[in-house]
Amino acid sequence: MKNRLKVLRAERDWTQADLANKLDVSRQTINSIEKDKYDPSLPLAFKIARLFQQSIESIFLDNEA
Amino acid sequence: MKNRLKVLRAERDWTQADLANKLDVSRQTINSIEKDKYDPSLPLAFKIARLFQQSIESIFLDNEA
DNA sequence: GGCCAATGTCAAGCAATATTTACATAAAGA
DNA sequence: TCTTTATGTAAATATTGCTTGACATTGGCC
Repeated sequence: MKNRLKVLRAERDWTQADLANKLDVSRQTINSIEKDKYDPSLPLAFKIARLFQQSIESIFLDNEA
Repeated sequence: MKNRLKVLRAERDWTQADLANKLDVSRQTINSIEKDKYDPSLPLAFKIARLFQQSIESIFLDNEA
């Protein structure tokens, strides 16, 4: 599932490590999500949406049919 | 994480099995989510939101601080 | 060139999620 | 009462999400 994390970070000049700290996850987790290795859990997706004050749908893009 | 699946089903007069079929998961998966045994994956949450034509945030309720 | 910060990637392992199969319970109708 | 339908629950297994630790690559700056 595509996502806009990299852009959202860039807008705020945050590194992957910065974002990881704010979300209480590892840097590798952020990297893996950005690189589309896997999707975050629903609770983490909510946490991300809350941090950026945007809807989940505006950050994670649903491709499915 | 609380959710409104039971109500959304009721509004449409769908059984857990009906919803499970529409989402291509087992009936027990629906039951477990409704009974708050665990949260769905993000892709499944998107699929549910798409089916009910509502945002994820309007179906799954974020309790966290 | 050499240094440093940021990012990318890999492997091993644990925890959470999702699956199947199966059985129990509750409610409604004949 | 018997049957049927919907829901609840449990155990075993597979898969995914996330971790730590380590190392490679990239780009900017001195």
